Amino acid sequence: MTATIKDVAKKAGTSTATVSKVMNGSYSISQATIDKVMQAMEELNYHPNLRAKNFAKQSTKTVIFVTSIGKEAGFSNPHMFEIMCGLEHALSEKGYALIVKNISEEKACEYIKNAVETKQVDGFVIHASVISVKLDELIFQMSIPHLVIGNPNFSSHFCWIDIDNKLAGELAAKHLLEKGYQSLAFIGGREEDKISMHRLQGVLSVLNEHDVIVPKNYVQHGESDCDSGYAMAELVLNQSEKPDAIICANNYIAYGCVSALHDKEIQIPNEIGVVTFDDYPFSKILKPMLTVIDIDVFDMGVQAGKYILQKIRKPNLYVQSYITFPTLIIREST
Amino acid sequence: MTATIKDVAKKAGTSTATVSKVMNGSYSISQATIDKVMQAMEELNYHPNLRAKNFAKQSTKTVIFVTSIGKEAGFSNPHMFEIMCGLEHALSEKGYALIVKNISEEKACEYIKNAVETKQVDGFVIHASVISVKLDELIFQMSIPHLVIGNPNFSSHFCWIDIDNKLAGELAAKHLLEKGYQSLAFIGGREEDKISMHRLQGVLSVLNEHDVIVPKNYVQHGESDCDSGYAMAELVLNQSEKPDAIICANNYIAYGCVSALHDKEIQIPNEIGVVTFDDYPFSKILKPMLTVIDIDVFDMGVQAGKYILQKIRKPNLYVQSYITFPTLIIREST
DNA sequence: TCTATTTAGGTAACCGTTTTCCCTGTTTTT
DNA sequence: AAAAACAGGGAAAACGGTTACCTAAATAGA
Repeated sequence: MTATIKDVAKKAGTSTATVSKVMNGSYSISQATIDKVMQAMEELNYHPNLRAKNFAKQSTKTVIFVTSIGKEAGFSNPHMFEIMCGLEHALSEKGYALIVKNISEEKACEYIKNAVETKQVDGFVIHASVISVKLDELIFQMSIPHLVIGNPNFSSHFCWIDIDNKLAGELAAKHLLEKGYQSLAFIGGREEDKISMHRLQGVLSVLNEHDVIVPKNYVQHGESDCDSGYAMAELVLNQSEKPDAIICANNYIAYGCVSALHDKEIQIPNEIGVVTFDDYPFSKILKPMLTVIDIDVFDMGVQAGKYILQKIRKPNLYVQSYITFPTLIIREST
Repeated sequence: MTATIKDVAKKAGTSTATVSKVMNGSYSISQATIDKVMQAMEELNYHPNLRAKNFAKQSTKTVIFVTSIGKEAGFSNPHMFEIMCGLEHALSEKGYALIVKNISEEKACEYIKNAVETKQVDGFVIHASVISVKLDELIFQMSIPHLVIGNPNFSSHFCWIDIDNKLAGELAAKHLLEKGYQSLAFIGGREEDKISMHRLQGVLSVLNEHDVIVPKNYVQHGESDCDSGYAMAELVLNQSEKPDAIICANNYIAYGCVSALHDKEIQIPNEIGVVTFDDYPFSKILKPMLTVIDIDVFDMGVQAGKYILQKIRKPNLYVQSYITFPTLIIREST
C-alpha cells in the first residue's frame, strides 16, 4: 500500500500533526524536524491523498463546466472546446480541477441542484445553451457560485460574461469605411438571433456616427446558413443602387454571399468588399480569403476561469458584462 | 448547515449504520425502519456528501481525459469536443465524473503521475496527441488504468482504440466502383501521416481485390491543406490518361481538389467523382456537396468510456483495436 | 421443545488528512 | 528574579460517511 501521513510520522518520530504542519508551511517548526520529516517523506515516496485533504478541509477544489453539445449548422460548436481549454488553464493554475458535464437544458437544473447538495463542487461555469428561467431561480435561491458564458436573452440574476458582438460590428464597419467603402449592406440571421442583431447594432451605430444613411433594403435577415446567405446577397445586389461592401453575420452566410458574388461575376474586393465574423476554417480557405472579426475564445475561457475563482472566494461579487474583445484579421476580401 | 447522516440517525432514532444501510439497499432492514429513515431524510432535506462517501469507500468515481488542444490547419480539432461528450455520456451513466486536462505532451507524464499518486482518479483516457515513450513506461510500470484514443505510432504497451481508417478507405473505393467509376486516384497527406496512409491502404486493397491497376502517378502525397490539394489534383489531371474519380485524404485537400476541377471546368460528378473523409462543415456547403466517409466520434467517446470503466473493474483487461467504424454519406460529388 | 439459522439493527473502527487546544521549555521583558 | 511571551510539537477531535463484527430476537427445522 502507499504510505500515509501516519507512516511518515512514525518514520520521522513525530506526530501526524507535525507532518501536516511541515507540508503546509507557515507553522513554527524547527529546521531539524523539517529535515527529518522531509527525509521520511522522501524515503517512503509519500504523496498526500488529495481526496482526504479536500475532505478534511471541506473544499472540493473543483469547478463544473455545464454545457450542451450545441449543434450549429449541424456541426458541433467549434468554440466550445477552446473555451473549455481556456477555463481549464485558468483553473489549474490555482489547483482547481475542471469537470465537464454535457446535458440538455431540461435536465441541467436537476443536475446542478444535485451536484451542489452532494457537495461535489465549489462552483459552476454554465454555457448559455443550457440556461433557463428555472435555473435562474434555482441558482439565485441557493446562491450558487456560478458564471454564465453568453448573454441570457431574458432578464435574470445570472452573472455572465459574453463576447462584445456590438463592438465586433463596430470594428467591421469602421474597417470598411477606412478602406474607402461607402455604402454598406448587412446580411444576418433571424431577428431573434441576439448575436446577429448585436453585430448589426454595432454596424449601424458606426454608420450613424459617420452620417452614412443605410437604405432599408441593405439590411436583410434570414437563416444562419449558406443558402440563405446566397439568397440575401442576391436581394441586396438586385437593387438599382448596389452597395459596395457586405457584412455577413457569420461564416456560413458569408460563404453563400461569396458564391452569389461569384456567380454574378462581381469582383471581390474591387467591386464589393466582404467582411464576416469568427475565424472558422474556411475563412482561410475561401477564394478570396475572408477578412474577419475574430474572437479569442480561449481567452474568454481564461477570463471565465479567473472570475469563477474570485466568485468562490467572495460570493457576493457580481458581474454582467461584455468582457471579451474581438479583433480584426484583414485578408483578401476587403 | 446542511444535514449529515448523524442528524438523520438522531431524528429517525436509529444508528448511522442503519441510515447508511437504508441508503445503500441490499441489507436486511424492516420496512418500518426504512420508512422512519426515509421520512427523516425527507424532513431534513438530507443529501449524502458524495466526497465523504467516495473517501470512505476509497474510490474516486472519476476519470480524467488528458488531451492537448490539437491545432489542425491552424484550427482546433473539431472532433475533440464530441469525443469528450461521448466519453462523458458513458461515464455519467455509471455515476462517474469526467475531469478534463489540457496539457502538452512534455508535461503530461508528470501530471498523470501526480494525479495517480495523490489518488485523484480511477483511470485515464488519453488522446494520442499527448502520448510518448516515457508515458508508456510510466503507465506500464505503475499499471495505471488507461485507454489511448488513437493508434500510437510506436510500439508500446498502451491499450488503445482508434478509428478504422483502412476500412474507411475501403468504403470509399467500393462506393466509387459501385457507382461505375473505373480508374481511381488518391491524393493524400505526407507519407508519415498514418491516417492518410491507412486510408490509402484501404483503397488499394479494394482495388487490388477487383484487379484494378493503379498507375503510380495516380497516388500523390503532399501537405494536408488546401493548396497542396489543388497542386496534387493538377498533377493527377495533367496525365495523358485521366482518372475518373479522386479520393482525397481529408476535407482540406478535397476543397483544393474541387477548386482545381472547377478551374479546369471539369464536371463533378459526371466527368470525375470526388470522395473524402470526415464530415466537416464545408463538405455540406461546397458545390457540389461532397460524398464523404464519416466517423461517429461521439460514439467513439462512448466506446472509450465503456472500456475504461471495464478496465477500472478488471485491471488486467487488454485491448488494442480499431473499434469505431466509418459510414458512407452519399452526396452530390459521386 | 430445543437448537440452528436468519433477520434486524447497533457499536465502533476506519478512511487520511487538518486543526484546535494544550503542554513544555526557552527566551524576553520588567 | 519573577512574569510574560513565544517557539516547538503532541493528543485528539473533526470531516461524513462505510462496514466488520456483534447481539438479541424471531423463525425454522428436527
